[in-house]
Amino acid sequence: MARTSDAKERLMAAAGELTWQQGYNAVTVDAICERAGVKKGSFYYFFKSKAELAIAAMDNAWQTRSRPELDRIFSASNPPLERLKQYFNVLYQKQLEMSQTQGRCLGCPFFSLSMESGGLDPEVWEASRRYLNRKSKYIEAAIRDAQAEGAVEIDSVDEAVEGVWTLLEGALARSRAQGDLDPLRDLYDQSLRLLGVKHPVRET
Amino acid sequence: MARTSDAKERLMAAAGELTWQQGYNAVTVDAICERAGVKKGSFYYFFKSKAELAIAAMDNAWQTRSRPELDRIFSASNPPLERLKQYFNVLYQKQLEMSQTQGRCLGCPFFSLSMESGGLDPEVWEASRRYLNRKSKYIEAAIRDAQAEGAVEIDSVDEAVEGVWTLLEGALARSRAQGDLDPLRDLYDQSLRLLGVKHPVRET
DNA sequence: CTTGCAATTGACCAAATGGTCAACTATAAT
DNA sequence: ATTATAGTTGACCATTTGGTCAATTGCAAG
Repeated sequence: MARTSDAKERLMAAAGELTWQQGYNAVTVDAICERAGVKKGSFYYFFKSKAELAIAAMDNAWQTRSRPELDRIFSASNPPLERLKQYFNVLYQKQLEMSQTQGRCLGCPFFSLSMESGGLDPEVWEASRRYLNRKSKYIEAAIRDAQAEGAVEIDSVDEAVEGVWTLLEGALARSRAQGDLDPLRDLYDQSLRLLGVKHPVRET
Repeated sequence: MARTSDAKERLMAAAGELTWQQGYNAVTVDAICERAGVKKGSFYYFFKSKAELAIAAMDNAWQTRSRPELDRIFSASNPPLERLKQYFNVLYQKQLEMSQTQGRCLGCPFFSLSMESGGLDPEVWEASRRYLNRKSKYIEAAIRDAQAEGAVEIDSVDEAVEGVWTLLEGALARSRAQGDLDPLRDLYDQSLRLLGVKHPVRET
């Protein structure tokens, strides 16, 4: 019944971008406000702290970006291994685009934040881990389905998930850490090895 | 020809520990000084900036800890795959000890710093990447030797190194990010899969 | 057209930040 | 013992930090 605005959304977007680029601790409230075109007073009208904003920004990114994309790619109507292949391709394309747009690729925002916030801010840490965990569920489902189809040869689903998940987040993290896309290149082939898929059918 | 002291060493040690625990941006010069038992004036007598100290601390850690340990474990007198196995075991033990001592495990200091400093401080970033690169050379040599012995079944050494290296740093990063040691547990078995070693000999 | 309230503003704050400096002190070598 | 100098000190600084607040503004519904 009064004034409305999208300042809150702009703040979450700005916080998401800046944190992704520079890390949580390197980003200041002032910088977020400036980027969002919002005065600091308004910031603290919408959020009670920088940490709360970071959490809200993660939730926002998950709801509006990550989740829909994952639901699309990991649709049960896709063959399980096809999901992985497609996902890795999308990842590569996105990070490639980011390299061109921003000059470097930034990896997985949840993972970076989780690494940084460990032992500093328990609430931010917990939140980042929650979204990582949700993300890993898609990998898990795909591998489980693949096994049900007999498409993979593994001793244990959990162990296989652990391996592919490490490979995936590791490759994203490395691509950020060393500033190039190489680690993302062979993700699918490496995963197939972990999953015990005989001689990844090389098209001739 | 005058007073000597180990203040410089104490500063590097303090910076190393604090940065490993809390991250580069979260650590303040004051905190480093307090931990080292050194006044800020002395800090800037030995180092011209926080960044320079961070770099010196990395070099110090590499020379005095990482390098000797890697040289020992990756000795050419060890069979190549044995080197990997031993290294992964040592990693696990160290991170386990850290969990007990510090309440959580901290992963690889060079990798964490590399992720955080990307795009912020070019010199710190470059330094952290240099030490990561040196570390990866040990993995590369082991895999190359393994292939020369016919102990692995891989298409390309480079590709295999990429995979194992991603798995290794990924597992360390994840163990920090999520705060438990699970990712480090199956590192060797997963690596053997990537290296195409048939059915890791399960002792009965 | 009023009025109630969501949203905005900018001035303000205490604390913390990275960094400086001139003066001082202890000691190793002569 | 003197001296040259490596090392130490603590006061000081400008800036930035996260955060507060009372006053104000604009809009949507009655």
